[in-house]
Amino acid sequence: MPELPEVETVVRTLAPHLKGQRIARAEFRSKFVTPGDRKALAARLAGREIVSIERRGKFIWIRLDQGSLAVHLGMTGRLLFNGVEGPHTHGVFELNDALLIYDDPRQFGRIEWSAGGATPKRIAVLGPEPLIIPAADFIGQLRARTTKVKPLLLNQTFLAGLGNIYVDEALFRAAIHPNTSAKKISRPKAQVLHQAIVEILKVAIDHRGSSISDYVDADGQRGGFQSLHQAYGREGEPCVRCQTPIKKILVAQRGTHFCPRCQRR
DNA sequence: CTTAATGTTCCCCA
DNA sequence: TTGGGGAACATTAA
Repeated sequence: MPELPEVETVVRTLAPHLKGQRIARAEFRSKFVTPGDRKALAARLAGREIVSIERRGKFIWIRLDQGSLAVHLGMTGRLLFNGVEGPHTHGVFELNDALLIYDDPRQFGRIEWSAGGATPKRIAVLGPEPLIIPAADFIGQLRARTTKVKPLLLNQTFLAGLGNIYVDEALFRAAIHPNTSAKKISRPKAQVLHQAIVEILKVAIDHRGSSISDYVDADGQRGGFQSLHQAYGREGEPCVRCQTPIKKILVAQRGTHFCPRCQRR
């Protein structure tokens, strides 16, 4: 569910609720979501104050008065403020006067603790933020790589935050075939791609992300950007530019949507 | 019953 | 060393 715009929306909806809250008690129930000693993690969190919450790539970084939590929502993770516990609730945070629930049917998400003020390792290894990296840097780094452009944009150590939906959307808008070798993309084309990524992410954030199946923000509200998708999930439907049916192929084991006429290799 | 799903990581091979 | 392919993780829905 969660790529950069969705995670950003979760953080924005969660931040005002968590400000100044203290974790009275915590409980974790999944060995996948919370690897290691779950009881020890819960004990460590009891009594901690939430200092800040921010997004980095697809991670939610919650800083505490001692240590911090790195939360990744995986495919189906949800952080729900005053949510109701269900069969897929794997994390419970009892706050001063509220309940924060972590739900995740597939359990691909992770909640991990880091000591002190250190940046959690998983966050430290991330590539630049798409909305911050200067175009010139992006262009140079893109053209230095030999990989196909789609898997490269999905690589979080290259660029942090894009997932399957927004890569397909960005490549569609930049009219680049997903199998194009990154180094073969011309400078002007790379510039267009950078611009497309920035525009897509900004508009998607404005629309509170894409709700494909079950994504909701921390207040349980769905996003609206899915109705503005031009490639993702539009297999067989006419291209908005040339009416050619959108094609779906497999690239790097991911379903990939593109216009065979607008996006040529 | 089979397949695919917003993600990441790890192993194997070229 | 780099990159690609495939599998794995767990669950649900079509």
